[in-house]
Amino acid sequence: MYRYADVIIDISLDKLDRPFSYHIPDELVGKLEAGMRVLVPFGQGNITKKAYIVALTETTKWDPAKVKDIIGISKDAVSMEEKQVELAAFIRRNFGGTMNQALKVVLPAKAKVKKLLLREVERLMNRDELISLKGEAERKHQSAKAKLLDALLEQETIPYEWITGKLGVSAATIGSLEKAGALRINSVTEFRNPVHFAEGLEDDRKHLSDAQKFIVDEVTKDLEDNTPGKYLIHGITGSGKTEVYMALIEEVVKRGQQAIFLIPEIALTYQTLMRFFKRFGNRVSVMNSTLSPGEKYDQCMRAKNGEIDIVIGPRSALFVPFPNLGMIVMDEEHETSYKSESSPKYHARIVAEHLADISGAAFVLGSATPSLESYYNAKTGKYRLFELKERLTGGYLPNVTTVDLREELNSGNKSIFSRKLKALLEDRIAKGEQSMLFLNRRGYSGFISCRSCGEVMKCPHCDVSLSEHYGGKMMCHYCGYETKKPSLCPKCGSKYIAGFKAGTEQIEESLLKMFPGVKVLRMDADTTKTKDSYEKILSAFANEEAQILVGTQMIVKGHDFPKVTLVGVIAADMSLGNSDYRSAERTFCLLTQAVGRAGRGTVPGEAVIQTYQPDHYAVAFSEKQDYEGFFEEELAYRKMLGYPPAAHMLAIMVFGPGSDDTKAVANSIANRAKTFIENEVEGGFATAPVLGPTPAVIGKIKDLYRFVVYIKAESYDILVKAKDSLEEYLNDNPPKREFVQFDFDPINMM
DNA sequence: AGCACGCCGACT
DNA sequence: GTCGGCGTGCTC
Repeated sequence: MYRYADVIIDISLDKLDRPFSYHIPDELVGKLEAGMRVLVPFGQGNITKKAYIVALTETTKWDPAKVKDIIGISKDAVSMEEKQVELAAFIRRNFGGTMNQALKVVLPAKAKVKKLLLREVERLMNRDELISLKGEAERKHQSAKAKLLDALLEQETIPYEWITGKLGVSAATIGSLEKAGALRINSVTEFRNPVHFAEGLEDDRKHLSDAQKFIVDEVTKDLEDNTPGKYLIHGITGSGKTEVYMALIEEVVKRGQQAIFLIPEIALTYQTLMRFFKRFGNRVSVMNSTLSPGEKYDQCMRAKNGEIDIVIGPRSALFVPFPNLGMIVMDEEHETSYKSESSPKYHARIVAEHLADISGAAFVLGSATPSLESYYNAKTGKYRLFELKERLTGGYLPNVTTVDLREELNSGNKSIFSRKLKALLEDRIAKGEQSMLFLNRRGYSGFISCRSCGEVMKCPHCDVSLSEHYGGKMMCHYCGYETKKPSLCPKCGSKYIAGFKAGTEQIEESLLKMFPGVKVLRMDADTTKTKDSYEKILSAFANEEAQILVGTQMIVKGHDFPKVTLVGVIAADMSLGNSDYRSAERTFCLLTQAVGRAGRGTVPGEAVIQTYQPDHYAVAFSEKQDYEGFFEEELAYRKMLGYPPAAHMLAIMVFGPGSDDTKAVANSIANRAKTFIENEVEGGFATAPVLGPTPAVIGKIKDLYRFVVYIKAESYDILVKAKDSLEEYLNDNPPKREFVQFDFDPINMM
C-alpha cells in the first residue's frame, strides 16, 4: 500500500522543479494517483501550496519525522494546467517513464518561464525624493538599497532580472523599497509572434468539390449537434485534403473554439503556413523545434490569452494550451515522425485522441495511405471514414509499370537501371521534362536476398528477414534465431546471393556516365546537413535547374513539381527486407507516395518500380494504387502473426555498457515478465507471449549494448499492467550497473 | 518564491 | 549589547 507521495510544488519555478516527499494520511490512502493535484504544507512557514503527484511510493528515503502530511486533494476548477498534467499522466501511464519526463514533454518551455514573465521595476518617486532616500540609505550603510536607488535615478524602468542578476540586489531589498513607495513591480507580457507576413493578403480560397463539400457538411452537422466525432479522410495525393482541413477549422473557429493542425516533422512548408495565414490572418501561429524556448512559451501564452485560434506544428503543437479546443487535425497521419524517438516514446496520434476526448474536441485524421491502425479503426466503426478519390487539379494518376530486376540480370543487364527506366529517362531528357529517382533506403543492417530469384532469407519463427552479421552469420532480431549465411540460394541454387547495396551517390554517378552533361540534383542525409539545404534543393529543382532529382524518402514529400512526368523507384525491395513487421506497410506507403509525385501538372505521368519481388503484395498493390486491397492482405498477415493492430506489443529496451551485463539484466526482466504473465494473466504465456531478450536491430549505439524484450498480447490492458509491474520491480531492484537504462515502447497501442 | 538564520555595522 | 537590514540557503 502506498504511504508516501512524491510531488512537484510549482512547475514554473526551476528551483523547485524536483520531487518532495509527503506522507499520505489515512483518509487519503488509496485515493491518490500520479498526476493528481493536492494541497501540501511547504517551507518553514508551512504555507499551503498546490502540488502535482509525480509518483506514489511505499517507503521514503527521508527522515519520517520530517515528512509532512498531505492536506487534501485540490478541488479547484479544471485549469489549463491541470489538462496539461492530465495529458502528462496519460503519457506516463501508456508509454512509461517518470512523471517528470512526461511533464517536460507537455510543458514545452518550462525552463524559460521565469525569464519570460519579463518583470520590470518602475520608479514611482521624483528625483529629489529618490536622492534623499538614497542619502538616508547611505547614512545607514544600506549599500544594496543605495545601489538600486542609483540605478533608478538613471532609468525610469529597470528589468527585474537585471537588478537581481547584474546589480546583485536581492528580492528582499526590492521589496522594502516597494513598501516605502519608491518603486512598483510590473509584469510586462508582450509575446513574440513568429509568423511574419504582410497584412491584407488575398485568400486564395478554392471552390470545394462535391466530395470535399460532403465531408465538411457532415462534420459540421456533428459540430452543430455538439457531438464532435472522429474521422479518417482517405484521400489520394492531390485530392485537396488541405482545403478540407481549412474549411473544417474555419467552422470550429466560427464557433469561438480553437484548433490544432498537426503535421509531420519536416512537412511544414512555407506554402502551407502561407495558405493558413491568408485565410486566418494573425490568428494562426506555429510551433516547432526551430522556435526558441522563449518563442514557444510565448505561443502558449498567446493561446491561453485567446490571441490565437489555430496552431500549426509537429507533435509538440499538441501541448499548446487552448482554453476551448474544438478540433485536432492530423495530416499525413501514417507518418512515423509522429512517434517520439526519445523517452517517453509517445505516439502523437494516441495522445491527440485522448486530448480530443478530454476536451470534447473533434478528431480528424487524413492520409493518402492511412496507417493500418487508423484504417482498422475506421473499418471497425471507431472512426468515420471519408474517401476522396479524384485529383482536383486536372492532373492524372500516373501509369505504373513494375520491372522485374531478376529478368534484367538474366538477360545480362547488371546495371542498377532497367532497360525500361533507362529508355524513359532518355525520352524525358530529350523532351525537356523532369524525372525523380527514388532510392528507398532505410534500415540499418542490410537484408540478404538472391539476385537471381529474389528469395529473401527469412527467420523460420518470425517471418521477418534475417540481417547480415559479421562472420558470415544471419540473425533474426525478434527472437534471436541465428544461422550461417548460405553460399548458394536455398531456392534456386544461384551463387548471386548478397546484401543489396546502392547509394544515392552511386546512382548520381551512373546517371552522369550514362547521360553526359545532364544536370542532376541529389538529396539525402549528406546533402541536407545544413539548415536550408532541403528547401534550396527542392526550389532549385522546381526552377528546373536540373532534369533529374535523386534522393531518399525525403523527396516524396512536400513540393509539387508540375514538370515531373517520370518517377523511378530504384529498388522497391529495400524497405521490404527490413527486419520489422511493418516493412510491407512502409514499402507500400513509400511506393504509393513516390508514384503519386508523377503527373501533377497537365501532362500525364509515368512511374517505374524496379523490384526483385514483383509478386510481393506491397509492390503489386501499389502498382495498381489499390490501398483497400493492400489493407486486407496486410491485416490478414498481422492477424495471423499477432502483430498490431490485431494485437498489441510492448518493447522493453535495455541498454548499458558491457554486452554480458546488459544481457543479464535483460534476461532478468524477461524472466520477471514471464513470471508476471504466468501468475497474473489468465491463459498465461499463450495469451501474452514474452519474446527475447534478443539484440536490438541496432545492437550497439555509442558503445551501449542494446537488448529487447517483446511482450505480445491481444489485450492492451495486459501490457499496461505488465509495464507497471516491471517498473515497480525495477524501482525495488535497481540493476547494479548504473548505466543500464530502460525504455518502454508500446508499439501501436490504440 | 518566501522564510529563517547568521553576519555586520549603527546606535542607546 | 542589541537592533535592523541584507545575503544565503533550504524547503519533504
